[in-house]
Amino acid sequence: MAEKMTMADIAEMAGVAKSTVSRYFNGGYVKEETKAKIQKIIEEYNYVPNAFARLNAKEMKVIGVVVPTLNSKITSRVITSIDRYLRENDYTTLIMNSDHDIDLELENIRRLIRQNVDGILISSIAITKDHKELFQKTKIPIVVLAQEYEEGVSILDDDYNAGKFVGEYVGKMGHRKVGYIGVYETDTAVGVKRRDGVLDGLKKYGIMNPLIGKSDYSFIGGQKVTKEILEQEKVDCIICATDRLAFGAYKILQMQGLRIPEDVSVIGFGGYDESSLLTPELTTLKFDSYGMGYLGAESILKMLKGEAVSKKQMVEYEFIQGKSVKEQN
Amino acid sequence: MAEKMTMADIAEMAGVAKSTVSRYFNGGYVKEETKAKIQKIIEEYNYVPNAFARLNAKEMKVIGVVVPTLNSKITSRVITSIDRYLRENDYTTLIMNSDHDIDLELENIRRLIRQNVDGILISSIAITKDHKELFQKTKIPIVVLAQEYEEGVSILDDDYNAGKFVGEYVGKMGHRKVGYIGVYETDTAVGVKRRDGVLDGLKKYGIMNPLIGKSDYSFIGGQKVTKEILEQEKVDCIICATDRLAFGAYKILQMQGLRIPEDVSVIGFGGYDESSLLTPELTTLKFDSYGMGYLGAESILKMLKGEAVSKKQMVEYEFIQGKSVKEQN
DNA sequence: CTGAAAGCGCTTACAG
DNA sequence: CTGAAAGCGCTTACAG
Repeated sequence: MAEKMTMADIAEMAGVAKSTVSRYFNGGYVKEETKAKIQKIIEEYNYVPNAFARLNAKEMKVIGVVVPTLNSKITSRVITSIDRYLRENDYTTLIMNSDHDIDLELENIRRLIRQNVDGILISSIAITKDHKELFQKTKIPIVVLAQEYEEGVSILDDDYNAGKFVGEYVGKMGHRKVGYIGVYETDTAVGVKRRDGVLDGLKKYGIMNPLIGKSDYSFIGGQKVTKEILEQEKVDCIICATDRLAFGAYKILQMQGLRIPEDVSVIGFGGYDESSLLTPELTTLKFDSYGMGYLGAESILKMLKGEAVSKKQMVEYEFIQGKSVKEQN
Repeated sequence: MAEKMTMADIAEMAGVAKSTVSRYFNGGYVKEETKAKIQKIIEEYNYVPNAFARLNAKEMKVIGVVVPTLNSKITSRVITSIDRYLRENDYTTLIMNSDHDIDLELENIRRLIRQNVDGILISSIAITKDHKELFQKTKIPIVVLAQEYEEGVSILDDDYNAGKFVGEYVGKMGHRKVGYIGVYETDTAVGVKRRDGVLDGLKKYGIMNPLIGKSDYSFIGGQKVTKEILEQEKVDCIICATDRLAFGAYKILQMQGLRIPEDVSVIGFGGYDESSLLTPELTTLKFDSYGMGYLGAESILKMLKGEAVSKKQMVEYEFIQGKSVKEQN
């Protein structure tokens, strides 16, 4: 019974009007004495207002988060961080999973807009014209995660500079024959920016023509391209656009009896937890997924308050030195 | 503009009352002709009703899902599966993360009850009296995942039999001195059932007094207990209640120069993706997390329809043979 | 500082 | 088969 109480019940028990109880929760004027009375009842009954009944409130105190999958380590970190930040600021996080379905993604956005959420954070594989059309039609603040959104606010991994860092590191360690396993160019962030960074970094050390392979994001893909590279040339280092691709490289190198890093160095991007479990531990560049979630949540709340927000915010990366790269000098 | 339409707007454009539009969405009587008119407008404007405005509806068409963390592979699988099943059945999934905080978990449950969701799925580390008290006070159907809930419906990993399988397997492979890294008994499923299964399985092969250590669920915890076990006795096998604990065991064994499985066998529970990346690949028992989510979602919907549901449903497990257990004979 | 009244976007008996 | 009215649990001007 205690669980189905409404604000009206609380008001009655406290001997005040329900508008006063409402004010109590929303920080309006309430005399200390009245506050105390209300608080007592609230606590006695463990009352929590129904956040979804604020149909005509200025603010719903709800932020929608659209994700392409629930089933990835990166997404898990990003939403954990968003949820934490939002909760601390008394907002409810409404997670909508699009399960890799672009139509569902668009519908999820529409739903959130209709539900009158205060803001939307969206992590997507690609921002299409349909997305932009929706975003332009609404007054609700939108923040795009991990993809560039020219017309609005986005939080980005610093793919180019991370790539460059890795390219330079590999060059500095004295490697000469390098293979690169990248992903397709439809993914601008990883397929283009990250690759360009790597190539420019290598160039600084005089490595002009690395072998370049392309793959999807899978473990199997990493294996396939590693095989192709090894058939073409005896490389002394394989750079992988993601750690998962590096896992594939490990598999093939070990199957072919090549030692890491004595025979071939391997380096990845991602900093997955798993990477430190490998033997030898994978050297990798870790992107700050928690930071991305945090910045996204912080930005949307700032926008709500009318504060200025940079249109393009870069998230830090961190070099994780494993034991998979050999000093060749 | 198109995005902020209400049912009243749709009704006006279609030349009907908003109650008719409502009936259209909820499957009430509407003449074919009227239906067609409404449908046309809906499609033209991509209208989606506000699911959270159904304040006095019999059904909200929302199921709450309370999870202890967003940041685990198992949880990711479970909620992916729940979300998929629910979406196919036109329900909205409302995910509430408790971030390993028991008070927040209780408050999340209270919130969901207050928000009048149709049902609640809860995955928790432990079902306390506080939980049961809340569950008993409400009429809302509750399904508990991965923990036994005597007073109601629960979906369970078959912890006892999985444990027994592993205990017998270890015995069958000829091990004599066994260490077991378990978790605390507050977690009845893993801390008690799984452990008891393991011990009974070992017993069948005459292994009566394994060294038993207890840990939290962390990588570090696994390392700590492994060290303790190795200091006490020279074991030939370490059984770990979760794969993560096994990762910790690997770390320590490798640091101490002990070879897996030549010197010490290791076996875990979980079947994480990472486990097959280890060297040697971890032998482990995999629980069907997708199955658990599916069964949970299916059960709650059945309960809503008044259909019978078994109070205790077991999810399958699968033996994943890696290379971390040696035949000692 | 507080209450009565109207309203948010929807659903539901109840007439017709 | 359809509409007018009341209501869900809240919030918000507006008086006082």
